Amino acid sequence: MDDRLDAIFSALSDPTRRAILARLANGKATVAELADPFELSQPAISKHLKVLEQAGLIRSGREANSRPRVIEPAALKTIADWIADYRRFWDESFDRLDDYLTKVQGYEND
Amino acid sequence: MDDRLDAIFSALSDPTRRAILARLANGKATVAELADPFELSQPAISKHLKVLEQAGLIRSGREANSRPRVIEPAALKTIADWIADYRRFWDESFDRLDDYLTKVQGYEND
DNA sequence: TAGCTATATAGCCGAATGGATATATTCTTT
DNA sequence: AAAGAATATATCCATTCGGCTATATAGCTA
Repeated sequence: MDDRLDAIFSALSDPTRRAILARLANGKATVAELADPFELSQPAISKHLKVLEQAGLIRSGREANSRPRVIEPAALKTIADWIADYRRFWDESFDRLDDYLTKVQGYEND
Repeated sequence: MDDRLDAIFSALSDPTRRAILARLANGKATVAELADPFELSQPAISKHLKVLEQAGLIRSGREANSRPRVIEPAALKTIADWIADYRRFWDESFDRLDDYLTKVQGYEND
């Protein structure tokens, strides 16, 4: 589990990879489409995609000639959950809010 | 701003540094205290602390002979905010929840 | 002030990272 | 089947990273 966090945080530590992820937030895209905004070689982009995929942040599909990528929410949720443990440090009202929703509204939080 | 994210994600990609941060979530600690759980040299720990500090995740104090560290919530909030943009991918109810709080309870969300 | 304690810095080393170019692989199309 | 398109893999290179040992610095104590 620690290894997964390593891989996810490490993957996100690169601005190119975060930009790729941001692009994929708008939907499926091919490698060529993902590479387009950057002044990087195609292999460099493929490498970044491999890092993202091994971290579980994206998945590869197969469509005719191309291998479109889609975003994979689970990995992002993993680190969101990790950060949630620290949320009390900057958001005093978080715990009270959480209680309120659970008790009064019946919302469940993760 | 991108550089800040680089530094924060990169700092968090190491398990030793995440463990140090977890320890600091329980309150201020000296370098020696932080080093204790690990089988690493003291300089190695100092290096990790420097990385965390340069990422803005911790701060150094001065207390007699020692330089105690404390957690610094701002950096964690920075990446929590970054992740929040993707929350819709795994939490369908998030937007509705957000609306509900803003309208009915007057809570503000960043 | 001399020595002790706590921590930082310097320098070294091997492994990992991010980039490039060249080439291989896999479909699709003609 | 041959050519073209999309993408992956192999190498190579410079830089960064995480660890170590040795040493420096700063404050406390005798």
